[in-house]
Amino acid sequence: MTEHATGFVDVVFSVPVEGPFTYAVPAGMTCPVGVRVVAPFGRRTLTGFVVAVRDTPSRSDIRDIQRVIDAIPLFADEQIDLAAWISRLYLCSTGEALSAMLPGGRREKEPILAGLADDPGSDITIDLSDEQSHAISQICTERDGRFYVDGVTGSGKTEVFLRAAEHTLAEGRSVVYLVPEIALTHQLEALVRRRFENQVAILHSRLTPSERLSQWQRLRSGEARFALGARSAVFAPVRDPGLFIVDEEHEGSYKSGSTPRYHARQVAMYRARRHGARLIFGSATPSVEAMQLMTQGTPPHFHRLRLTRRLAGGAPPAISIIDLKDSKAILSPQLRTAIRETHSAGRQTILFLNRRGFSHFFHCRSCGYQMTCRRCSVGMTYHKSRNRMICHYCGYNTQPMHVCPECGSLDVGYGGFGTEQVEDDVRSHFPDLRVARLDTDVVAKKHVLKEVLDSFHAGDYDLLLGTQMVAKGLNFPKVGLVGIVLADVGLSMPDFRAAERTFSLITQVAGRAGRYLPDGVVLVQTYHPQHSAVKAAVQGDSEGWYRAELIERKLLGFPPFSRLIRIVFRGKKADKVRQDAEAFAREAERAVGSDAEMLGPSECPLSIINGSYRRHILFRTRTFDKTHHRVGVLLSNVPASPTVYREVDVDPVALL
DNA sequence: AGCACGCCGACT
DNA sequence: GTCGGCGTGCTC
Repeated sequence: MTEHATGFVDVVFSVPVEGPFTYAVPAGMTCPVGVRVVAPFGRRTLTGFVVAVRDTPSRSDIRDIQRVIDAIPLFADEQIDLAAWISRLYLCSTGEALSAMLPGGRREKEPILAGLADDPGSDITIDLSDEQSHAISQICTERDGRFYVDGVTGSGKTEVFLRAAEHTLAEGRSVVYLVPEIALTHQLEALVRRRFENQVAILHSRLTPSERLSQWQRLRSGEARFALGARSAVFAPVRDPGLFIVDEEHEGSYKSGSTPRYHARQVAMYRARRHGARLIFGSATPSVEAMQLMTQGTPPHFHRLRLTRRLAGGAPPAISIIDLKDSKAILSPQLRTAIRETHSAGRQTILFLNRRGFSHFFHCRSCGYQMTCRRCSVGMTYHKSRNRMICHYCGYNTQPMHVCPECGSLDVGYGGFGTEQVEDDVRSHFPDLRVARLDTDVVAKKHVLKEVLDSFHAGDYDLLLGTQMVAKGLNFPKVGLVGIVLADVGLSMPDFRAAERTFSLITQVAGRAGRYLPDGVVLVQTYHPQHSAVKAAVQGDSEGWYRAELIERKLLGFPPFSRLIRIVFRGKKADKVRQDAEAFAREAERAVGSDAEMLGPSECPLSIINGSYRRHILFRTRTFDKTHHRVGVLLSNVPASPTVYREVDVDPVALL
């Protein structure tokens, strides 16, 4: 260290080792808590974050800070405390947590359009409905309550949020408003800007690093007191937070897909509690966990505020189920007839294909039956190379069926379809229709999504076909028919939330489709017309479905009646990955004991990504704190091979 | 996560 | 004899 150090600082880095590391501050350098610095770290030079200032060094072999990056600190004490909490809960280093908080500080891989975008509605000043007024007054009378605005599409949730925000700003406190990435539309942004003008800071994924930084600093300085953004905006450094809003609470995109795998919903709950701020969740299809929080008596309890009526009036669209059991074709005769009639009436059709990851599955072609693991009750996945059915939770595997146990049919096998096949089918049946297809392959080219949607809106196409991203067209005025091509696709996923996602998807699609079209028609094709998720969604029986699903979850011991911790092992060398996973499991078996159930190690459902082999271990526990602590200890004590990466996922939402 | 050190196999 | 595999350990 230099002879004339003026003091010492504790620094953390975005590496998976917990610090902090103490450095000397050379004379003439100002290095307060919260700034970024460049410092020598091992044989490397890294950017780190100053988390504390001290008078005396912790040891003798101290090195110098090379450079201070920020003139004004980026992080206040609150963010540093928050990072410490993140690192404890999500089992990462404080430096990794701080790095994730800084938007753009670390690039995150975003799943392209994983959900449905909501339309914030127009900005014409309309009188509030009784339900809206009631919700707003409930929210505003408590300074720190927790609320769930449970409302159908078009019932005016956004207006409730914005009134609550106005009230909070008037108290002199700040607002953080989270939406899923896809919901952060230009319309919502414009609406919020018109209402709150220069108090707003918007945290986009497409801002340049310097733009992000300037929005961040506007919030830190108190110049802006309303932060609007997606997942990482939950860390917005607002002054005196008084309200956190999590819109479309059920969306999986609130869970980060890379270290630290934080859940913005959980972070919002933590910050709201810590600051005595109000917390509002909103969705037309609350997550099962959230429903449990609303209906149970024990804290943290959420006050449920229901918006049952559509402001624009009009009945929900007519939804019908089409049983695919006896249909050999992807497009059933009923759906074909409906497409033809819709076209004759001068209307447009949207075909929605819920194809997420798995387009092929092993099932009975007569009745749609699929095998599920007897132990975990999740869909089993067919492995062609081994000709086995495998459970990706516990590794249990068995022979594929030859005879359907449900209906006795011999017509069982491996098959499925994707958007391309549906497109071919549509074109061959309707050569005269102008057809557009939208899926991730097509949309890889930028602007294609907007162009296709604009053309469809203008009437240049008769039929739009695609995955989730067609959702934005659902409430276009000329759309007269929405067909969900195969509602079951989600059900075949090896995931205990498969039914929940299916229920939510059908409900959301139907809700949006009917928004401007009381005479619209929604047709749901399925092999499982009797499945509770499909049936309840089509009948609009949310209450019944949540009740039944909660009973099911309790029976099987899945969240919210237990909590999960997942560890993924990945690497190019299959045998190393396997060895590491198994070695870890052996240690874990002993350490975790009877406090948790260990499932696996088994192959991940996506067993190879990018040439990396993937295996995982799943811990399921009712005594989270104990298990979580023990897993944390194991992670620091059981070494990983250098070629094997371990990813920890606390409270995972997807187990792919 | 990187990066270096250190110890065993087959090659100019 | 050396180049290079990867197991192990450390980073103020």
